[in-house]
Amino acid sequence: MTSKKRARVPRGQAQEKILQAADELFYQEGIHAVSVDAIVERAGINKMSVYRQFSSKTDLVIAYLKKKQAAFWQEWEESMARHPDRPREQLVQFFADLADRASSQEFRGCCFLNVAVEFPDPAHPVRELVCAHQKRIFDAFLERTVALGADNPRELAYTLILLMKGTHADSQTYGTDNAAIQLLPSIVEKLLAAAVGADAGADSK
Amino acid sequence: MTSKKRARVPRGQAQEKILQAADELFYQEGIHAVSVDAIVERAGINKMSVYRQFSSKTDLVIAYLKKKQAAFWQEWEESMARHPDRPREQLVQFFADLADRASSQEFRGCCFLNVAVEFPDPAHPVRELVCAHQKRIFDAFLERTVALGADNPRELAYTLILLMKGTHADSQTYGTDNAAIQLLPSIVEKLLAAAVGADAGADSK
DNA sequence: CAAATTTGTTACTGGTCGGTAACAAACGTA
DNA sequence: TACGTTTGTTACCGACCAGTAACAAATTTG
Repeated sequence: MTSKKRARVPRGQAQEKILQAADELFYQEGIHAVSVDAIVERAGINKMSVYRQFSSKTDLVIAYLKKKQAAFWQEWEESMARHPDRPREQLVQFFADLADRASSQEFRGCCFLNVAVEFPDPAHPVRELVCAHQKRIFDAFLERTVALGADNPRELAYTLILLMKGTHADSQTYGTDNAAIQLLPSIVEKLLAAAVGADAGADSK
Repeated sequence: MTSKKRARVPRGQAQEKILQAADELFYQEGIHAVSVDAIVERAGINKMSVYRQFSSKTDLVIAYLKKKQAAFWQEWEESMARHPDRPREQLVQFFADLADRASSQEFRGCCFLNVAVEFPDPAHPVRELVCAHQKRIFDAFLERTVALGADNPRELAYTLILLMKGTHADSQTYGTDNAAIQLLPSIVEKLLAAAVGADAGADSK
């Protein structure tokens, strides 16, 4: 029935379609579990078109991660933009948005962590990209906790990152029972409130 | 040199050796990345001995997870046993021990989360085992936060779980730079201090 | 020692995967 | 129209993988 002969994808649209298919499949199924052929089928293009644009599957994975990286920073900026120059509201907003996303049925956690799990070799290029991304995230959090005026901005930033990653992980290991995730904004709110202007000399034993 | 002919493993020791090799390889490299042949080689036994004791690779994965499950509860009990009937010290101790383990070079995060990442199908038996385990962990935390007398034991238990999972995840996405992990006990200490006897009516807006 | 059980060895199957070669068809450009 | 470029098609390669069959050797049990 499906006469899929010679229905050619014009110009440079192949790359876009490949990346879209790779995004969906890699994120939902994992890297090792998704073959290049599966991506080819989903993208509705040809296998050779993949290897004409990407030198290898690893290359495609890296392109996928870069796309996800851009998506993350867009989400970050959107959360920030809703409360300009209000670090506290910005951070709470980010976690509220995260809780919403994590409640979705398609949510499969943090794609960077997932990739790191599948590529244990620290020297692997994919792994290096993930590490660099994590460092940038820490810096972004730190910049906000400094702006917030936290007593210990580094510790607070690290705590927030743990909560974020914990949420990513939790959404995968639990099934449909994700009711607890909605506690997240409240948790962050209390944490931020306690982190500024409180016991400033708690560091010294 | 290695004349490895006819060096037979006696009695029921095969199972033990297989599980030991599977533990090391599955945890370090991941499930999909480790072939049955690799386990066979590492265990120094024969491939047929694997399939005589485990009906399939999935069966072996489940046995691996059950072993890890037992190991987790042993670590949990050990942390608890150091401060009997002192929930606060017990929880801090657990996170201090976690921080130590997570600082190790061989640490590769939470094996349950790692497996969940590699098996996205929620109906997969491996996945169900992971979910059941997570629920039991939550109950264990909850029991301790109740004993602690926390104002909101469920929220506190959930926060602690996020911190634990976040630590698991963080240790994988960062490289050797895991200095921040040592902040964990201090973070938990402050969290516990703030969670008991504080603003009890904070829930109502 | 003899029989039964357990393990090791070798060889194999059917399948999947990443990647490539060669050629045909469609498109853009002139 | 004619040419170069890009895509699709088919077929294939070598490697790897999960799992099995048949037989030989070692160990236990009697």
